[in-house]
Amino acid sequence: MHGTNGTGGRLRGRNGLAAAGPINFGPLAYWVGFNLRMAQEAAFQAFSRRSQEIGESPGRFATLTLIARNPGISQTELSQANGRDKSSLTPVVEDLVRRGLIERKRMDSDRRTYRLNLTPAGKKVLTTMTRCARRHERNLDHLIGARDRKRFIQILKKIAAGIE
Amino acid sequence: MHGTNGTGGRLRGRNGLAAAGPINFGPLAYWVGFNLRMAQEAAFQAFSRRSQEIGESPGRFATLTLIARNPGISQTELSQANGRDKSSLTPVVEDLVRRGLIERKRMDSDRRTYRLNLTPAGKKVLTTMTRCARRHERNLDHLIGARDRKRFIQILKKIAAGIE
DNA sequence: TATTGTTATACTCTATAACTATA
DNA sequence: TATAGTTATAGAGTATAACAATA
Repeated sequence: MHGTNGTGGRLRGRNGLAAAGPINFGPLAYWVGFNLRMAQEAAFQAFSRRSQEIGESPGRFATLTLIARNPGISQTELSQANGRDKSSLTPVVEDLVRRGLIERKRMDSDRRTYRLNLTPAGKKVLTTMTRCARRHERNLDHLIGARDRKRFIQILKKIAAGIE
Repeated sequence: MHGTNGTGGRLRGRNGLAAAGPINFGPLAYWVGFNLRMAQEAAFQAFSRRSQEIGESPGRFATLTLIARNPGISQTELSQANGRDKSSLTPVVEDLVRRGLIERKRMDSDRRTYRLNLTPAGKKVLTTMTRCARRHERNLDHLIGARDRKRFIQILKKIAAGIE
């Protein structure tokens, strides 16, 4: 982990050069915000690498899962569930349609709206990605420990829902 | 928080339209990776807003703190401490020098290397940002609870250090 | 008038590779 | 040859605003 060396002020050689020793992270070392960011970046990159091995990305995984679990969801609903603007979703949906993983159908009752659904190919890709995600989760679970897992997720949910 | 509705499969009206009900997040709802991302994004955005009020950004805060705690640090060391490529640091350093918050001095012993230090103006800005960050931290602490805080940070550090 | 989705556009952050100047 | 830092460039992911079609 990121070592800190106590009181601050960094080891220096006799001529004022910064020594090649451990970095002093100061208050960053024990602040939640910084550690949250470091953990998330590390976990995200690990999952990114796994996803790339099967030619996908973490974002695609979330999108496909949300469509699978909410068949017929509209693009506006989907972008809201993701916490992103609807315009950000357009190229993603375009890509998934082009690759035959989802299909778009206009609603009969409101012809402005599209309904999104997975194709059989999309379901297959999602199954593969889910397996990949489960391996990643097992890895995380191992680091967290069974005893603390539930509480840990509870706290994360509280932060996501309650900050500011 | 993100409600899930049990077994999956989304409520629908009688003609197959997706109902405007709650979104089903499926396994995302209880997976660490997803909740970590949601919590980090929420916390980061909250801190971003606070930082903007004083005309700074979260990234600048980390950079200034690292320079303050490691006087004379080189750009390569700094980028490594941040987990970023050194080329990403060039525009950041440029900006901080231009605004008079840090100073760069070439080393005498190795004239390829710059040593970075805060100026008095930089120290003042860092003090303001640190106050701002402390308020943000208090907010997070409140959500986490004093009893779980230490363990929570421990777990985050384990994830940052140990994943993959 | 309001809403769904698209387009045009731009911004932030990041990385890779090639470069320079030093070592 | 190797290293510190810069430059050129590109990519991912995101947002805002204006727009067309539909309500």
